[in-house]
Amino acid sequence: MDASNLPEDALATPVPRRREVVPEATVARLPIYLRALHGLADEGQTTVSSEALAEAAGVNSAKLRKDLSHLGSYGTRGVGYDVDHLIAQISRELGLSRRCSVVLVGVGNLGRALAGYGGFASRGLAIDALLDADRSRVGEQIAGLTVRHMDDLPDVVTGVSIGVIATPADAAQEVCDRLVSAGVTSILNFAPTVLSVPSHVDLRKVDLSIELQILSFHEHRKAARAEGALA
Amino acid sequence: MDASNLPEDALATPVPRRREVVPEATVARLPIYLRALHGLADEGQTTVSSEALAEAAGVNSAKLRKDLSHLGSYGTRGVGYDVDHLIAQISRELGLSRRCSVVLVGVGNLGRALAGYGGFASRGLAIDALLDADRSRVGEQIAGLTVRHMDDLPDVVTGVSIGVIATPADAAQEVCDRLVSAGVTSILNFAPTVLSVPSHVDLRKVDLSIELQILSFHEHRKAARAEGALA
DNA sequence: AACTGTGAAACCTTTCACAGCT
DNA sequence: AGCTGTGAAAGGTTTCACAGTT
Repeated sequence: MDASNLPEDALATPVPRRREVVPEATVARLPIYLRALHGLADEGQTTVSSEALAEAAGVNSAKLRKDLSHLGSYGTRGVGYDVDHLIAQISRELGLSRRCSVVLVGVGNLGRALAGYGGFASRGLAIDALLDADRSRVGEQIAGLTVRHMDDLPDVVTGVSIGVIATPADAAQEVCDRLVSAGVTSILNFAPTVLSVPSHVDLRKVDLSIELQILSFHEHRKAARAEGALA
Repeated sequence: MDASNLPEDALATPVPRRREVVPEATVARLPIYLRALHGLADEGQTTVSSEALAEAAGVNSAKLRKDLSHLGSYGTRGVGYDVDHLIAQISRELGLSRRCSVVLVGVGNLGRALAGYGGFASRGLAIDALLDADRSRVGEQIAGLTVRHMDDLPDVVTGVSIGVIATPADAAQEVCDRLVSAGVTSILNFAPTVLSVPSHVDLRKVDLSIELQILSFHEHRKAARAEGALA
């Protein structure tokens, strides 16, 4: 894809280069490990085995070890992982040490829920600004923040920022475009619609009705199997 | 795993057996195709090519065709897919024709947002009952439904049901256990915690803070890369 | 000519099983 | 003895490219 993809350089590499790449599937699990580790730390545990941590995170231990090996993380053979050290490593890898502001657009039911959602605040990331296109909502206080108008977007987005879209579907693409214009390069979309963004922008979506439909599929399949078993 | 896994039966199979299995990755995309198709149908389109539908769904066309081929879906070569027919096929596959009730537990901020979320109602699936453990909330009207007490759970869960957990993390496992006892076999968890369920129960989770942390990782990586480029 | 359906290749993820460290 | 880190195998997913159908 780019120059970083070159074969092993023949010249001497001064630093061991342990930025190995970290597969996406692993990245998606790091936050789960992090939460489990915080739980253990709160209980006063100082070390943990891959077996125990995997259990707490709901994955199998081989997967956990492989995941951690991608961060070049060092556990101690015969002992396990140092809880605090691992928390620090994963947090650094996730970029939770750098301050990273989060802007939420759309303070309807869902936006309100997200603003108040404890899980967000828990570690490192919290919502910093609330915006809405409806002027009658501007000035409202939600979860300790004052709702500002969409037009203030450029003032609000300073430095590295993540945008969260919690508007109705028909407003989502326009909001998305404005976020991108303002310099946001990571967007989390809750609106039930497909958004398009330039390739330098990371886009993730959470779609509540899709999750339900996937479960519906499994229910349906279970029902079909049960009927089959009767025959 | 079980008897359905036997090798090709030597006996004559009366029906062609086109229940091929449908990979998980495909199942997860069917709802997206379905939404895109409804959009096209609303615009009056009667047929659509894999290229156009893929575009609307935000995937590439080879993937779309492969996905649809798993349903044994027949498009017409040289023409494309019949929109209504495809809607019917995908809906059937997802089990959206069977009535399937959805029970939501926890009517805090998030539960309220989910209850009012338009996307749910859109096609086939809608929330049928709201439950909460807090008696002061019982009787409240939300999105046309009356909040009932958690103890009414057995009355509410009739036939095939999907449970949605929108409680605080520390209540989630108990609620989950009660749903399972009541006979629920598919659960969607919004609480930021790892739940354990018996193997016959399907469990999916949506974790808002995890999504943000994944984006944080990508921001972090982009920043690191930009710095590297300066050197 | 246009477009689907699908083997085969490429890629990514998970799991296994054990060498190697403490 | 106990537990991590990791090659190698197995399994799943995406992409390619084209034969086959209308």
